[in-house]
Amino acid sequence: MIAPDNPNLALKNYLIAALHTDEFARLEPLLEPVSFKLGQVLFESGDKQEYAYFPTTLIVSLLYVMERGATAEIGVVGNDGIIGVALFLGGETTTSRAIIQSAGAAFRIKATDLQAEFARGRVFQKMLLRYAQALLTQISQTAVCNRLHTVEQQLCRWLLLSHDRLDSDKLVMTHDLISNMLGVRREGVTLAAKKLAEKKLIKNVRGSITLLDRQGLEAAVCECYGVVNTEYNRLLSRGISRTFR
Amino acid sequence: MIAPDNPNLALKNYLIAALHTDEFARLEPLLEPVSFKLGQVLFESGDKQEYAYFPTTLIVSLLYVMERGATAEIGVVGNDGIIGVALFLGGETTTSRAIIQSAGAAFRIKATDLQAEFARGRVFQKMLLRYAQALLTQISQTAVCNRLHTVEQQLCRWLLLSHDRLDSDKLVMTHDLISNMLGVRREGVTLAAKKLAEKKLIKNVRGSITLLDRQGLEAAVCECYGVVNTEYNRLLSRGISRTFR
DNA sequence: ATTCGTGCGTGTGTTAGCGCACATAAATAA
DNA sequence: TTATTTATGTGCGCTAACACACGCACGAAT
Repeated sequence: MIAPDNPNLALKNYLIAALHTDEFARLEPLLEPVSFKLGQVLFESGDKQEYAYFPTTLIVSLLYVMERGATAEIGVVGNDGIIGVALFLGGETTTSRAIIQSAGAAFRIKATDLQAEFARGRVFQKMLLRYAQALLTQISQTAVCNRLHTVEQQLCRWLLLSHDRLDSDKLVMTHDLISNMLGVRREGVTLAAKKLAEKKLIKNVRGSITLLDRQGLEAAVCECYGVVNTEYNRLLSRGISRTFR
Repeated sequence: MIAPDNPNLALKNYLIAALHTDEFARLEPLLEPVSFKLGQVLFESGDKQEYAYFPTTLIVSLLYVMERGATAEIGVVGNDGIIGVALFLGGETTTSRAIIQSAGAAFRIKATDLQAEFARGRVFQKMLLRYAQALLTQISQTAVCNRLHTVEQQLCRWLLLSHDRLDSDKLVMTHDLISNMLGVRREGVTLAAKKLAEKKLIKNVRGSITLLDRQGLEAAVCECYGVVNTEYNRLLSRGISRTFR
């Protein structure tokens, strides 16, 4: 059994795992294990980001919060990526909130340490930049999906994106929380979830959704999911989907 | 009068203008003046991008095209930016089409030349990375706006974003083309444009829309426009809006 | 065992935007 | 001038999603 603070756990994060040996050796002592609960906020819109996070088991939602309080998710990050692209893109802050969508663990690194290693170039820089493009693609597709697809399709997409970043088939998540992510009404999520449950694709129980038929979901989802998935695989040269890899 | 192929015209592009003297001296001979008409395609989704483009007077729309042919704009680029972020982010291609939204001129640079100068670091790299974040913010806000706002609000946003990148108050653009950008019906644009015209904010004539009251439009637009604008100013340290700078 | 908070199901009425179908009008070509 | 294309205005029925309002059920706490 690996100790819970063993830095080799960091290899569960694909960006870390892709590093060259010398890069990993240099970064390893700078990585600090952290864990978060559902709903915790890593940083708010406009916050100076002191740390970047490499998720291993947790999932983070990048959420935009309107002046009136309405919210909409613009992207989701798990062990496929990093929270804090603004740190190496140069902006230091973003207009979105980073909030824990699924409890779990990550490794954090000081902003200055991240920037120093990024400046060395090499694989680390390359992977971070490619990840930035992957995220850009995901956000673009979110924009398109918001415009053109139904709540049911978007729920499928959201469930699959989350599932890809989890070890479990059970997503601990209320309809209300999902509605905040999708930027729709809670009733809309309930209705869409009910339809998916009737098709035996998921099981709805109080406080969680369990995926029963991944293939069925992939058949029901809009093309947006596949486009993002394919692009992640292309850009990051590995699979995040159990079926697409 | 500056000759039309005078590379100093390139300084009309804010990214070029921000370079240090030695960087500009190195880039200048690599920049080639080009001009495009409305509707021309710089590259399709998935195309290997041979050139990056620094617009001076033209505007480019980044458009996603669905399998069924429906389209939605994910972002707009003018003399504030560069077409081809995938070249320095490392992906080489993107999932969107780059199409001329307003005819005009630009300077292009070979992909390999761009990458070589990017690799040198310094101001060029810094500006490109910051621009990537600005674009990311714009796309994020497009996603949010698509989810939460009305066609009329989005049309305001779109008109202002276009106007910011033009010298003229007249946008040569049919309702049909705008509808492709916004991902809505042509009739929806006609209706929204009519409402704005009734409020004396714009003038609708066949084939073009003229902005009559910019302040009025800024009062009518959703917060999305201001958020993007403020972030562009912050990240790129200069104004693109006539009112916000 | 009862109470209470939270999560979910459901109904009613409203509205924004869609698809379709034309009518009109302005530009362009013949 | 006349004909033809292209852009815009408008009407009608339809649907997805909205806002609001409950009722119910599960589960934890007393």
